[in-house]
Amino acid sequence: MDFFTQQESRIPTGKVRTRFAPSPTGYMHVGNLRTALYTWLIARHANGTFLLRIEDTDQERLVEGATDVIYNTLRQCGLDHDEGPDKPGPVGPYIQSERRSLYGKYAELLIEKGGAYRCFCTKERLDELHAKNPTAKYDGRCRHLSQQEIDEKLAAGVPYVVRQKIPTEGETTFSDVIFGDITVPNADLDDNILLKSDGLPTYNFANVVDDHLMGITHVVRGSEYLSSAPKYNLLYEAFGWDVPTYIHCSPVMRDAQHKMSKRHGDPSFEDLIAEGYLTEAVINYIALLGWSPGGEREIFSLDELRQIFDFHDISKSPAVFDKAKLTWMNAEYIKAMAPEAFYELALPYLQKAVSTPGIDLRYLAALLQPRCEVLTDLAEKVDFLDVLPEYDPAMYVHKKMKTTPENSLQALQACVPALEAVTDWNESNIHDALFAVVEQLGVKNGVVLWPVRVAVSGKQSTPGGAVELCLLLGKEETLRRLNKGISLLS
RNA sequence: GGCCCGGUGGUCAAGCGGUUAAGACUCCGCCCUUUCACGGCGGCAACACGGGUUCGAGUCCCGUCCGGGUCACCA
Repeated sequence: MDFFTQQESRIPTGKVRTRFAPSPTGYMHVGNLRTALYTWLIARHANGTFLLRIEDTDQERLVEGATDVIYNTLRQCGLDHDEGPDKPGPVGPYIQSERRSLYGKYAELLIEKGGAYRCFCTKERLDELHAKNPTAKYDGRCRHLSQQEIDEKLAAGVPYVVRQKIPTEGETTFSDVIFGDITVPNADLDDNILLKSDGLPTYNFANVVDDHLMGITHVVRGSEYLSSAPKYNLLYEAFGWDVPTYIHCSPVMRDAQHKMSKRHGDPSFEDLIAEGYLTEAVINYIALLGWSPGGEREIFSLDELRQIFDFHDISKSPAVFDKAKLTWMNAEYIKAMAPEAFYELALPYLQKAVSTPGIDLRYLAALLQPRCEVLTDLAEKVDFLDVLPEYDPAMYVHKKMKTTPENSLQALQACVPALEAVTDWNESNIHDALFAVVEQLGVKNGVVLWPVRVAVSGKQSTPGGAVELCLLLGKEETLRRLNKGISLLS
């Protein structure tokens, strides 16, 4: 068995196989993660195989620790892979730099089959050509070198690249699930470099070889590769291989004309997590960015997505990432959590924000849960617990509550003895004491409760009403703050 | 500039020749509530434009405009 038939014999058949093939940049783009999600969903929906391949053929862009970010993100999101650098499978290795010798052999094979040729042009000559006309194709100088010329250069050790030999006539049609059939004249295509002079493949070539050798049935990638897709077909054709199903996805945008980009300060996945978004919410949100199952439901767990996902419903047009909607969805996830789970999630944030001993954080968390959109906005909501902020006495005036500085003062003055008399400081006793004051004064509830809330928190918006806040602060601190309010109003 | 792709409210997004053109987010109003929030109810707001085809077009065709992608020994 020769080398090539040996390689071919390893290719699994019969099942859906997809791959996520990121190049290690050190962070996970939202768009990238969405591609990973869709790719995973396609495989899992069909009970197929999902594999991870690292595309690190650009030696100048290697980033230390970058592959860890990929592993960690996928794991965190629940996008498990069956094969990958860390999970040996039948078609490894799964890191392109370790597949180096493979590409060289396939490049040779392609030359033999007439689909490629060696190009000895120097980088300098190419640069010159490019400077003269930046959008011109390669001029084809090495395309028709005689065998003798080639042998001489080879013998002399002249460095070379391998270029794809595009037919000069005719046209090529390729099919994409999302975009349909696209036909282009071959004359518009360039003889692109397949194998660089360092022996490593370019993205175009590595992709075709790897996807074939790894038995990939559905290729999911960004629409920026759409225009190079016809060249892929030509490559598959030249090799005599079956063309996989293409699924090109439009980009995730920051606004109508810009892609999301780290450079412009747009958040990566890990940034969003650091901002207090839940992994599940982010996954749910990006699944719906450019894909819709139809119907009115919007909240889906990963497993539910897996069941209903159909890649035919991926949209052609780009989608703008809307943080406001993500925030809403995040709040939905928070509200749906078991109280205990939310408590544990919120605890680190609360511990950092509240240092006063004796505050019942479990109780606090329960008050906060329906009011929290993003974990990081917890701190600002509870900052009044440690220290009563300076506040404007005008805050006591609330037109709907019908409060004035005068009746507020009166209310606070009545509340102090009433609360002082409470011996067992619990929710129901505090409630009763406060409502006794309401009755005693013969006013609306708000006329007493609003001033208490302000006095005790210094804020208009708080994680609970007067009763809850008093309970949280404890009797002593409550009375201290009430008296402070009284002196402020006097 | 050449080639390719796209274009339904501010955003996401149903729609697949006949609908009062769904729904969600945002925003606004009302109700509930001790405030805010939650929840409930209601509202504002869209088929880029022009020609065809058709009894009938957001849906099909052509053109225009606008936007994006791509034209590297980057992926």
